[in-house]
Amino acid sequence: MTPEVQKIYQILLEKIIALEIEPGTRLREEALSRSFSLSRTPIRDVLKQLEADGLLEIFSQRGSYVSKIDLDGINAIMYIRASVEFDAMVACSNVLTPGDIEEAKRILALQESLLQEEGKDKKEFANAFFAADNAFHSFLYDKAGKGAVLALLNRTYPYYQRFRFLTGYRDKKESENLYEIHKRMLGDLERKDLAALKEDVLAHNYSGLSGIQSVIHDHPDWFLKQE
Amino acid sequence: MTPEVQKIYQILLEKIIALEIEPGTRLREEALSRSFSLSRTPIRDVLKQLEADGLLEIFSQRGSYVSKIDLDGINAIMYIRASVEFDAMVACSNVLTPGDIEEAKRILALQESLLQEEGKDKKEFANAFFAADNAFHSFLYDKAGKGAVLALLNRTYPYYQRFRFLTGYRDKKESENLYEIHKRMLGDLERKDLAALKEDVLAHNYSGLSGIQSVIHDHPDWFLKQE
DNA sequence: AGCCTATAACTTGTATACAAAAATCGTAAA
DNA sequence: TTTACGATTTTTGTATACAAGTTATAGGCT
Repeated sequence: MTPEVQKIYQILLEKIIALEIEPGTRLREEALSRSFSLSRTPIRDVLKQLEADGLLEIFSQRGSYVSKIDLDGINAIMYIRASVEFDAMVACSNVLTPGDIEEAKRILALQESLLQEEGKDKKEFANAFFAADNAFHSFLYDKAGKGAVLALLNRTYPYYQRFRFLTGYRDKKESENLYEIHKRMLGDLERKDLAALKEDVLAHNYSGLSGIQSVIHDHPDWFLKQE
Repeated sequence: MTPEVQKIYQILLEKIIALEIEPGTRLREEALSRSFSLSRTPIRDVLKQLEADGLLEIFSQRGSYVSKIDLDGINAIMYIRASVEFDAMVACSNVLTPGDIEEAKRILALQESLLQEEGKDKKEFANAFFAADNAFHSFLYDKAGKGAVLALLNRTYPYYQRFRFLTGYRDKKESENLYEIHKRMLGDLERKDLAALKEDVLAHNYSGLSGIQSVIHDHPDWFLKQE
């Protein structure tokens, strides 16, 4: 993919993840071609990529639709992420220096300041907290020597990112909850309390499910019906 | 992708995974078009898909090459799979009935009979043992209610499958080793010996690394040079 | 009104010509 | 011999016309 086309892919990807383009929305090759002033061929490449990401479903001769959220799949990803994160955090607890702990606390302080800031609109806040959240986890994975593992997890599951936007970042209360869990995790790491760490890692990775019912209520058509 | 094109994708995918098409091999759109009697457009879709799988690298106006094996990436995948498998097997040990254990032993017996059969050529044996290996793990994940998790892991990392072919199935001795680990794992599950289970899960997921040095020696050009 | 059918419109799949960039090759000069 | 340069070839990217299948629509029939 040429850089210009890559950029179009990024634009669509981010809009789908941030739910600006809602699940179920139809994407038309020709309409996109006109709006980006390109022929259908490179646009098709972009749509194929989104399909590979699990964010788009292309039906032959019928149309392409932004995929709905599959809660079974989300559960499977959460299970994977929680398993890996616990192992990585155990490894992390064995190598963290007091200086590292201080640095992690500074990253957390940034999250707190974001929560206390007023006036930011929802989207701006979501993106900022998303970045701060990633920074915290990246730091800990890197310290454990498992930065490549987190990168692989993040790169591999683009539609999990959409789920995180769905519950964690759109609602400030959920973000506060994430922040509290982060604080607890850091305390667990400091005390090397593996039992508490396990509990908090699970709470962290499954936290998105707590507020999901209200989202399902507000937007039932965003979700895949389970058989 | 239309079923016919999907089939072409499967053919190439399997050949790459089975290392019949070696890492570094150049794939030419026009040559493939001619050999499959199709135009370049659908062939390009197939190559794009292989690129998304991490099995092909497409360089603009330069050419497409089957990707070399990235041992760092393989390590990250192994870490993920080992973490998840341990959790899943712990969950499994809590629900396995004596009847389930018997069934698992029957699946293992199939693996043993494959090992004792003579006369099969390497490729045939590799495919058969690969299937038997999958059957064993699928059975246990399913019993733990985590079949979707294993499916996601397998679907998400196609180039890990190639690595398994590289070390686990091409060499009969490695397959014997896998079989021994499977037996131990099943014993651990039966006795609910979590410490031994952890050890054997790790041994299972990292077993591919044991014979890798000789493969690197024989085919140094198959591997990505680490910086 | 309700239903069936045929036609038209729409949407993605495929073929193909051309564009753009990179690699290759040959030639000539140092 | 080596090197530099330019034309040719090679290869993927893009535009576009057409094919094939699906859906929507309109009209007529019961």
